[in-house]
Amino acid sequence: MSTDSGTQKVGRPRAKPQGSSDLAPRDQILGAAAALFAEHGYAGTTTRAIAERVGIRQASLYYYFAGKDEILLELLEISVRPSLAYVTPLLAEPDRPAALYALALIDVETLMATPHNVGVLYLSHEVQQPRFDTFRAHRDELASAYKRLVEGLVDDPQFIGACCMQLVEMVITLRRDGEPDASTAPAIATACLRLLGLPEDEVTRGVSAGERLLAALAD
Amino acid sequence: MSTDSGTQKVGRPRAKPQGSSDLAPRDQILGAAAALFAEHGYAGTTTRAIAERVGIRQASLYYYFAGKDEILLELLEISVRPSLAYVTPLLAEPDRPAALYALALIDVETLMATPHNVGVLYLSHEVQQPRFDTFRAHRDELASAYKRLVEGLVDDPQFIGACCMQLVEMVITLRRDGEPDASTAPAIATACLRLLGLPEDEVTRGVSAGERLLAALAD
DNA sequence: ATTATCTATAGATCTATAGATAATGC
DNA sequence: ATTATCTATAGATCTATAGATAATGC
Repeated sequence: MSTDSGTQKVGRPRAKPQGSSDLAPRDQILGAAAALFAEHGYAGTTTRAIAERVGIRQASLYYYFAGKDEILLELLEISVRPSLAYVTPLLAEPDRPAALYALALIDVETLMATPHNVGVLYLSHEVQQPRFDTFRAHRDELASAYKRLVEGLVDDPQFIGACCMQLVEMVITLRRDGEPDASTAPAIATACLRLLGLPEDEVTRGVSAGERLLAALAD
Repeated sequence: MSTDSGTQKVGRPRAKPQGSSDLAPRDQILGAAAALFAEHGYAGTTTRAIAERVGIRQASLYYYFAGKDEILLELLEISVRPSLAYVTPLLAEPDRPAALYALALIDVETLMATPHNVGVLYLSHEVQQPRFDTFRAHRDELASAYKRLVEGLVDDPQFIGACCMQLVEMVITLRRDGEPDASTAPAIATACLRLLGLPEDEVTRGVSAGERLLAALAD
């Protein structure tokens, strides 16, 4: 039982030895890339910078990834909103405001939990390239869910749905500037409900119903 | 009176002759850069690409700009929210909801009028660099205006103010995907009012008061 | 023998500078 | 003479490949 994650490794040793980190090298790379992409953007991050942060040579990246864009692709896949798993059950929920609150809350929490605020990549220009449309398709699916949830409740569901997503994604900026806390997710989800223009007691009701719905879904 | 913007120019002629465009070369460069930065991001745009779009050689850019970042800097300066001009009068307005509506509307319309949707640059990573903090200071000023306008009306003015800005900036994404029209600005400004959690008739009142306020300010 | 790294480097950029050149202006 | 462009290129990257090497596994 070697508790010190020591020199029990196959393969040539690294020039600079491992700095603890139990993670598999592949995940170390993903983590380093996520952090750097988040800070400098994709185009602004070099493979050399990624390697340096991991503590390996630039060329060694290619043992794990075919190229720089494969790294971004994988990060996007990982982060593609686990929220989507909740979309189907929530669309079936008859209490629309409650479902909207629940979806927004889950979505914000997903973005908050994402390692290294990978959500910033959603804003990045490269993601617009056709190369990444698998990822963008997922995002569109989420957009459509918001739209469906507000249908019948507002004049322009497409637009209000987009407003909700926009509010949810505010957490990305908040994280970059280091502010969000436990109250952020409920606050944003409540703001989404307010966009429906319901009377305030309906908003309050939606919030509690949404919280109950979430508790129920957690099983 | 030479109406054809013809060969009355000093200096060596371009290799590829001018494609109409009355603009000064400097502005042609700014326009090309804006379009490309908006599409591929700053780091993703090469000086060669900018020059090509203008129809000059890459090196000729340096007759007008000291470097690539000078171009971005100037674009940011140009686009720094003419909205700020309206901040002071609107902060003096006692009818807060009306002022909030007015500020949001002006801000959206400014972003809509911006050439080549330069607003996308606000999202770009490079702008986070200290190099551009003059620009970011302006943005913070605007954020603080939103905050002051909702003070007293909501529990967490900082947060709700940020929500308003986030909704306003939705127009940037809308433009990228090509959707906004004349109804977009009022719709977003109204959504901001809804975030205050006022009863619906107060929202309606705020909207009309805001419209009147705007008309008055236009003098 | 297999694995995970390394070193070295080719080839393709990309930014910015130096200096030439083709117009007009005087 | 002045101006606005050009051509040519240095120097600094940056990505990706080829092939060597230092571990463990059998």
